[in-house]
Amino acid sequence: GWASEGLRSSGKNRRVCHAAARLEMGSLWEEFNRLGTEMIVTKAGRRMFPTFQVKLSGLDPLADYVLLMDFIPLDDKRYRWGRSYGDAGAGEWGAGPGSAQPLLAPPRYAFHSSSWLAAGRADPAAPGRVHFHPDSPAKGAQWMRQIVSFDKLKLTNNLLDDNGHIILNSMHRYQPRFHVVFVDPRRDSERFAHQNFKSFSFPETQFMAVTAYQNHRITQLKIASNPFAKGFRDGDPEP
Amino acid sequence: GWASEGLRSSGKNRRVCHAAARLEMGSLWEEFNRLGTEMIVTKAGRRMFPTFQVKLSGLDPLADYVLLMDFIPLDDKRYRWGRSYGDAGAGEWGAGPGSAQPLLAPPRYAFHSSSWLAAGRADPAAPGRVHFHPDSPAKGAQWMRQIVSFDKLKLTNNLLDDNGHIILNSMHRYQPRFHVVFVDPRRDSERFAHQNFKSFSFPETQFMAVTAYQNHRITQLKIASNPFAKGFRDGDPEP
DNA sequence: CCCTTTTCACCTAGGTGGTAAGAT
DNA sequence: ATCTTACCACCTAGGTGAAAAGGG
Repeated sequence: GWASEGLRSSGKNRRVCHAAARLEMGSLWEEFNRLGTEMIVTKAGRRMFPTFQVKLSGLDPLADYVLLMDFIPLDDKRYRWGRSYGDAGAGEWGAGPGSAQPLLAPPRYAFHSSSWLAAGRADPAAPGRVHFHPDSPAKGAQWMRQIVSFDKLKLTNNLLDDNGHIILNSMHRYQPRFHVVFVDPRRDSERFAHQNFKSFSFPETQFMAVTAYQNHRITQLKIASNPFAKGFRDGDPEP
Repeated sequence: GWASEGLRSSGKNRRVCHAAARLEMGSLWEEFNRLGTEMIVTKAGRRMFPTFQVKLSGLDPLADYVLLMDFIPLDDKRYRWGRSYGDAGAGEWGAGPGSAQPLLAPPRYAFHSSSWLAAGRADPAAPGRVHFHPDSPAKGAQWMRQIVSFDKLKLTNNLLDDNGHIILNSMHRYQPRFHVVFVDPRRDSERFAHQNFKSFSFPETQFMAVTAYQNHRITQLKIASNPFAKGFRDGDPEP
């Protein structure tokens, strides 16, 4: 998967304008996305699985960069998991108007007859935080040397969190974003800030924040693919 | 414990000349040192215990620094652990002339009648490596914010090690050294390199490199004080 | 004989979803 | 009813010295 980079291509600093990011574990992300990815949020903070990892290219090997992530609401709805009341329609995945955004459309999958249903307007947005990759800042050469992994990033639903974790509303949908920021050594570099970064969004990484898994197929795929959940695997081992 | 800083006090850059380092866990280091500290070296690399940790002060909060460690031979001897052959003298701890260096003198302790005995000239010196603290480079403010811990540093006796570990000769004595290096942003800053660092040696951290512990009292103190060795503790717990 | 290597049980430290109880 | 929390057994990952085996 290659990320959409937004519409503006004008006026970027040459240290970031050629930057490119390839999502790692793309097929796993797509497998989750087809079912409707769910990510657990807890008071103490929970890692994402799959982990957000990218392979970078096109950076200036000798320049300094900061790498970071943030999470933007995909819509202004809150959701619930369950059976729709009447017949088809009325807000469930892919039914209403406005669902004609191919890459952002919710998954069509439903477990037995349960599915994600819109359930009113979004709650007030949580404090918008960012997560800096802990190796930041580092040279372009260092970032491009190997896969960059955001495995220290944790998601929480605690609005008062003071561990620096990403705060999300449960039962709301989010799109992870990844940003490459050139550390401009010039004085008053703030005035060029808008030119010095490049952002990437991978649609297959969007997810629903939950406090407990709703879709059993998501649970089973997490158990099957996350090494830390091996204790819940049933039968035949497949490497 | 405060470190000796070498004899030269002239011509240091103002970004390092006020730097100070206090050794953490000083009483534990001294307890080991009284018995004659031993550190295990293995082919794969072994951590030090106690871990080398310092609290820094006197740095420029806004300047960049690199922190690193190296290990210098304390003498040109190789040692063995055992009973001396004849009567007192002939090379054991504190017996010969030249042992009049108060801070570098070997410990007087002997287990039953065993002790460390000089056993000839040192083996050829191992490749002199340094260990950069993995957070390097970082601002002075960041380094001074909390204790700086070198818990990722590993010691090996494998001369061909390619994991970047510190290579030492077993049965030889070493003095850990700690260096604060100001990252000079000036062009051709190499020419000022000798002014841009400050070094610290804590005599209580000197040790004998071994492949297996020789002094049983060292073994018992390691077991009593290293959390990872809790499985070997016998009786009463003392916090 | 002295030193080194390998393997092992036993820890620390922390990431999983299940489960039952709690909250609204 | 629906969502959240706290606790738990069960993992991964890796740091301990003991003991036995290996090597010069």
